[in-house]
Amino acid sequence: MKPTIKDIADKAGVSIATVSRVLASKGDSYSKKTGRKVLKIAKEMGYRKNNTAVELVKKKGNVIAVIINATPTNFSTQIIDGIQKQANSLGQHVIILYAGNRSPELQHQAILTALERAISGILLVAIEPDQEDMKLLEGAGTPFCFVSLYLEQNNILAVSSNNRDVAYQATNYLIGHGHKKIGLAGIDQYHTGSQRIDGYRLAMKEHQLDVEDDWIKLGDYSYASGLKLLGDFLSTRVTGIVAASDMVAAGLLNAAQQKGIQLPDQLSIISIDGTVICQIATPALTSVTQDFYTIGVESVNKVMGKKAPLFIPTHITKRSSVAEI
Amino acid sequence: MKPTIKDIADKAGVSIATVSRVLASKGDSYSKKTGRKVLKIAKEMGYRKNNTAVELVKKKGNVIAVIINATPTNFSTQIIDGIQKQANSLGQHVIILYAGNRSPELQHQAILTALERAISGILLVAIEPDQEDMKLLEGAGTPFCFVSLYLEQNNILAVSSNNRDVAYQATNYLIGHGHKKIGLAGIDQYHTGSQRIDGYRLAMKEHQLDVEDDWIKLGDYSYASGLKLLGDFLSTRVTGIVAASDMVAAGLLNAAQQKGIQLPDQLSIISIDGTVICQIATPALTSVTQDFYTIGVESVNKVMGKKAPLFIPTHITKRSSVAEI
DNA sequence: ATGAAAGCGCTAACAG
DNA sequence: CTGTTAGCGCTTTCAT
Repeated sequence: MKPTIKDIADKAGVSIATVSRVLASKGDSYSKKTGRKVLKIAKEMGYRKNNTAVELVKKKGNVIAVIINATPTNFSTQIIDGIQKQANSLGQHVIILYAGNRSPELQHQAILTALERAISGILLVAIEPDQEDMKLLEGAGTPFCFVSLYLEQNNILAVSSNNRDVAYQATNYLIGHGHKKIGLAGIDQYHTGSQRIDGYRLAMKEHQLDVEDDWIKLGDYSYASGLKLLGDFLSTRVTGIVAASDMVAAGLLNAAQQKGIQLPDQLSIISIDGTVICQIATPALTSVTQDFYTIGVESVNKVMGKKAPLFIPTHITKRSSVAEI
Repeated sequence: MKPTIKDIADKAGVSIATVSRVLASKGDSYSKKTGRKVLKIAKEMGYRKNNTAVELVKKKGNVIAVIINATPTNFSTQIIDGIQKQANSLGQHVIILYAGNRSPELQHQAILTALERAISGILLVAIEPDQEDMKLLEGAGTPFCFVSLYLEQNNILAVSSNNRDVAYQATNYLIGHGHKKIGLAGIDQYHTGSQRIDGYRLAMKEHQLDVEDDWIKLGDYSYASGLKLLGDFLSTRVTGIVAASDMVAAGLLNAAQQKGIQLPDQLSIISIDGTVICQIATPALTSVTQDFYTIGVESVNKVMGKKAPLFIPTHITKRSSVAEI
């Protein structure tokens, strides 16, 4: 079977405590000589530390659990990149738990799985928690932080773009290009969605522009959602649309082209996210670009108890999907 | 602190052994009455099983570790969906370890992390192992299976599309549409890449078509790769290209359009993967479509010791990026 | 049906 | 600098 520190200790003629110290590089609590010997033997025997045991005794692991759902969007890679990078530099490992496709059970299950082991923190990426989830999380005594989602509760950690501002910027950009009838497409009906509605309405209001009810269309951030929603906009005479994600924008755009609508001249689209999808689409999508990498980095800081901002700045990336009217 | 079985035992007036049995639903080794009482108290106290301890004593966990790298492609979601689904139905949890962007150290690190705990199996998704990795894996005694990658070694578990056949099909499709000068773009220089070259060459050979050296261009499956590679094809006079991934195809396609090349009339592209990217691109990309979900499902079966196929069938999805010549 | 006790592999006082 | 020892929370014989 796999060798343990006991095997190494026997072979090296020292106690398990010494082996433990060497393997943990505990400062100068052992002689260089013993150190070398133990290390050598450990290597020979193909020793592999059993972290399960370590965690059991330390009661705090060095792993951060990241829970993500299969959002039909594709920004998670960048967030995870940032998380991984920062976690590494803090000596933490990262494990990712997959919460399925916004399925409440799987989401619950993932949180449970995370809680059922010694973990230094939980990062919930774009997860909209239900009451059960919150109870679980708060009752566990493990720090947790929402990522790319802001619950608007001060006592709950979060790192995100400011969705209100994101939608405000996007809407203003369209207004700045002369648009007056502007739609908002593909947002969800929870926190992120309603924050974006707020920003959108605020921008419209500040320019004395009315908003008609059917200019706001809910969806799930997916390409399919965008594809479908375009049809629903046909009767509204909007000239510009703020899309809730790059995927929604791409769907909108392709559906429009299938209907023979000229882009961006007959319809302008500004997308939220700014991933590579914006370049793949034709015409390339102008976007409010989020800094997902930094969101990842700062969320690690925050969950590890360092200070970190709540909101990470965004910026507009001009491409070719918005026309002057 | 978090309650343990001891706390429950005390409160219930039974031994920890009994609590353990109840919590593990060990058949009829306890009375219904005690069962109910224990369960009730456990719930009241907000008891959460410490899986670390369970794994330590059982020496086998119920979690499958999935190692993925940030391939610039986007098929992993589907694979993971399949893995998760099947793992669940076998009573296994899934944790995902992120191996960075084909960085050898991170990849190594991820494998180590997986090995350093009690795990029932390791799934390596699109991971090209180096010698170190293989030594680690083989020395560990934990079952492992390569996913979406075939090392061509019989003793090593794998579930994948048949890359040779994939490229063969793609090339034949182009040939069937009258193309004679056909390129292969964006493949890697390892197993998957060389398997695809084989299939490509075979198809060309079977039709007495010569292959010039500069018709085969290496890359890394990314959009950027495709973008760049188009330039390299300009001098070759190929009329059709087999792209190594949807992302490469999208890059090729957009670069071509920027150069004013008419698609598909002046250049046909067939892509390998068949993800949603094929629909987002304009014109929509004809693809050899892989069944990633099934690949995920079967890889779980295989790593858990059930019998499962090595190759999962693919099929061609006709869209609009290939023209008859 | 239930309890006592022996660990799983490791760390962390506490002695020396 | 190093060894001894007492657990971490749980499962699992072995008795009863």
